[in-house]
Amino acid sequence: MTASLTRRVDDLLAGAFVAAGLPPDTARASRASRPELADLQCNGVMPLAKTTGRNPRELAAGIAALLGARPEFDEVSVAGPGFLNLRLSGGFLADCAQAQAADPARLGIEPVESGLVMLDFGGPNVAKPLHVGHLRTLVIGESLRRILGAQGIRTLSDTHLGDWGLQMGMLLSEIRRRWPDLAPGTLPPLTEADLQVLYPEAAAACRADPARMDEARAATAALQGGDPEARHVWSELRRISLDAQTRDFALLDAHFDLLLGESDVQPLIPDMIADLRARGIAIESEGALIVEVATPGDAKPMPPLLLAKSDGAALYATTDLATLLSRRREYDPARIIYVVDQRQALHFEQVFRAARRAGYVGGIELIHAGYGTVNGPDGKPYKTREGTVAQLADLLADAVGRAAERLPETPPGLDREQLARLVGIAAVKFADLSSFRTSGYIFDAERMVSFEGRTGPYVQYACVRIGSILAKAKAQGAGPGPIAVAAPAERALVLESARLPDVVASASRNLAPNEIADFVFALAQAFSRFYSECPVLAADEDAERGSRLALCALTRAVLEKGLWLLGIAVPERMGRTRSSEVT
RNA sequence: GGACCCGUAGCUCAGCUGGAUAGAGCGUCGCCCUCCGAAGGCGAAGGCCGAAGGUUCGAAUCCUUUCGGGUCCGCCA
Repeated sequence: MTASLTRRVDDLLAGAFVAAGLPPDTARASRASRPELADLQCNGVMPLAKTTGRNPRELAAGIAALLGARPEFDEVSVAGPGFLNLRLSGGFLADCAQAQAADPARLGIEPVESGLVMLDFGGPNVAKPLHVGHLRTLVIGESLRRILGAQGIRTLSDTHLGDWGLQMGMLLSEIRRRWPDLAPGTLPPLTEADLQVLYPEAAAACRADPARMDEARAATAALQGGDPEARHVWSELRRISLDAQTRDFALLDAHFDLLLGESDVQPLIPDMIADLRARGIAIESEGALIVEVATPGDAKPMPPLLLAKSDGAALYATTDLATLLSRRREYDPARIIYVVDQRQALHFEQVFRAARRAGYVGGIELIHAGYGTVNGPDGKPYKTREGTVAQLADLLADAVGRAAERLPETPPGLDREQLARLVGIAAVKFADLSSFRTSGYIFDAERMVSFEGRTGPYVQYACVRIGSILAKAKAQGAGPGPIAVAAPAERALVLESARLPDVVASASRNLAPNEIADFVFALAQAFSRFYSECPVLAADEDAERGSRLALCALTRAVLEKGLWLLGIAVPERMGRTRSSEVT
């Protein structure tokens, strides 16, 4: 594979640093903060001024003299306290673009050595519909899965269903109350929609009435004790619920290798608890069984992990601990990434600490990649007008509906519904993935499904226009030729495309899909400028047309790769909405 | 009470391993379709980066304090 543009420049810089007698650690180029002065800049000599005791401008001048003569650069100059400004030559840019285009599978993305990575995201609960909060885990989790995959890392995704515990008991006891005449172990004819009202009502009843809560606890105990009738009803509920959730996963293109849940690791719990007890790691406290996870050096208080309630029932942390045990035994991953609400940070810290204390972790790197909460305009958790939590399926349907309205005509040969889905879902995903993972955002349905400006459809649109140009060229018998880079818009386009490998590496390191979203939008913008400034099919010369067609093809490949990393697909065409045709 | 996250343009957000004149979208006001798809392009207006100290050649970025908002803190998941 060919080295990316930044890698080639970094290597040249490092060579010059060494030749000048400087350590090459800071010999790195970044995008110029002032594009009118340079394409790339290097700030690496300024920190060396102190350690070497030499004037930073003189050091920079030495580097500039070494590099300035090379064919890769048109100009290397020194500015301010010691900035190195690099102006790349058109030949070098063309060469880099050509190399990236010649590697369509990777487009310069560098493979990373890593063992198996498990991704834990989604986390739907049985009998609860997916709501807007699930959007983040699904969309971020799927994007991370693809980003790691693009680096050649093997991944396994598991949705970790919430299919156990008191919530199940509440539901079972509620059903028994409402259908008292049912034969034991049979289920009334329930649909997903029925479940969605049943559960909240059951939960409310339990909160309000201690007797109902006792019933729910008893039902939970029966289920966990292996009661066959409870088990059967439970498994049916689980199936109905999972069917509906699987449809939402499919709509969002979230892929799961495993659909395991809390229930799957229950068999491991008795032995695990016995083991922890025997080794004195689990101890009795106020009637419950706990694991102390605080360490003397802690700056913050670290409450103990609660392993079992006074009645012996297992809890959330117990299940997570057992899940970790199970994953190690079954898959022995190098890393497990939990894409779960940031509010559970303490819970994961406790689980990770307890697991380490118990020696359950081995060499696994445990990461909680938390995400911020989705809030309404008032800054509180998002609610619909009716005051209930907004369902994910409704949001997606809204976005798809708006996209459909937007299509004035159905492009021939294209499924209108499928197109609306591609565009609507792209809008939602792009909006979610644009904000930094750990910061929460204010959920605004209008904004989320808008198609103008910094949106998914904007980027898709750039791809579609490129496709249209390439198709026309083909019909005219023209095709891509050798790349030459001359016009400012061409330079900008090539520089932007060349960032893909750096952006992927960084997004992976930081587990931050928003870096990909930023990039893809910037590239689409660079293309839109190129598009308005540089005629392609109507280029003055054949060579120029061939070069620009090749730039179009490269741009589309990079855009589609970037969008794919976000989990966004690109339609072949979008409906024409020429404003001049609207009267 | 303790801990964590966040205060950046009218609004929604990037930028945070320190770098030159702080970015984008929306909204507002202009301009651009006889020309490859106007879901587009170009331009204007709009900022004491919550506040105050500190660290240094240099701070939106790091440290301390403070004000404002959010979140979490053993028998839910």
